[in-house]
Amino acid sequence: MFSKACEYAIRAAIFIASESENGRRASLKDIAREIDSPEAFTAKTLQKLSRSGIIISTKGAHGGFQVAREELENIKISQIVIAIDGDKVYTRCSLGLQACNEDHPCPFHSRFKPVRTELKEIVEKTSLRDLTSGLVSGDTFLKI
Amino acid sequence: MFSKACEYAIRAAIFIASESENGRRASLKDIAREIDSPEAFTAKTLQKLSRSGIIISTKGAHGGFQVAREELENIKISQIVIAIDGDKVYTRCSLGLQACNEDHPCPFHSRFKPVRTELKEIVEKTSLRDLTSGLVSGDTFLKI
DNA sequence: AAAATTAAGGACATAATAGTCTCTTTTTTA
DNA sequence: TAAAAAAGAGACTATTATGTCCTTAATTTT
Repeated sequence: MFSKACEYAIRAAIFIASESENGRRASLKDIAREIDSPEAFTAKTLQKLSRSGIIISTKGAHGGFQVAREELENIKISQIVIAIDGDKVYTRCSLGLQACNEDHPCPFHSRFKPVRTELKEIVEKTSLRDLTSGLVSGDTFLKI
Repeated sequence: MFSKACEYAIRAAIFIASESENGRRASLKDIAREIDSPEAFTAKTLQKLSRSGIIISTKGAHGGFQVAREELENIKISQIVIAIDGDKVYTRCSLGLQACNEDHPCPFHSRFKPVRTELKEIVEKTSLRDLTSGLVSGDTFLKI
């Protein structure tokens, strides 16, 4: 569904957001530990999130990553997905046809469409706040 | 979503089914041409479908592939997906956690679940007949 | 029986994804 | 100002997915 990089990006963003809520920056090392991901690889995807303006990075001692804006409800998961994987999750034909669309549909098109639409809506509707709250309350987890 | 191999497998199965309906076997060459897929690679996935008992292969002149049973409505797309990709499409955690479940959910678990469930239901409900009929009537396409 | 046709199987090749390593840059702290 | 702490960047490696090639086996046709 999502690439590994995207999975790490979402998990990292949730952790960064929870730290930002407490006025703390999250260092790469902390992030990799808390989401149980390979450090160097995670660094790459965080750079992409940073270039996309979703998070802000600060170098030097006590540097690290923080969310780019205070309002976590305005950062949608879709922004992360688009930044890392692009829009292919929503747009790609389920049977791999190049030019599958309403006028030239693959046999599975009409049946698959609702699934894709639902995924798109949920990802666009869900904010970073929605996902951090469960983490903070201890109801959800970022690793294992 | 599905692997390339699985996409080819579903498209191939639809073509094979449409040929079987007319009492014809589909040769690998015909299949690869009609679904616009790499011949040798497609051969591999057809072998898997054959070993899974979804299609039957016959060697020699006028050999080829045909569906294993007459009742196309009893062959579900889920069988093809399971045969090629396994059940990970339905079961894998959207954020990549090993042990994500109701008791130990990732932050996205509850939101993602309906998407996964809908996909599973649709794939389990849709039969090879459902998908061949549109092809035969010229309303849907297997390539480009 | 020989030749032709077709799938099966295994070894190999290529591409995409995932992941690592090392050096550089920026910032803070001593 | 020097050292330490952190991210940035690029080259490199590893793994997996995708795809090809060649030989073999089975079947049919001549």
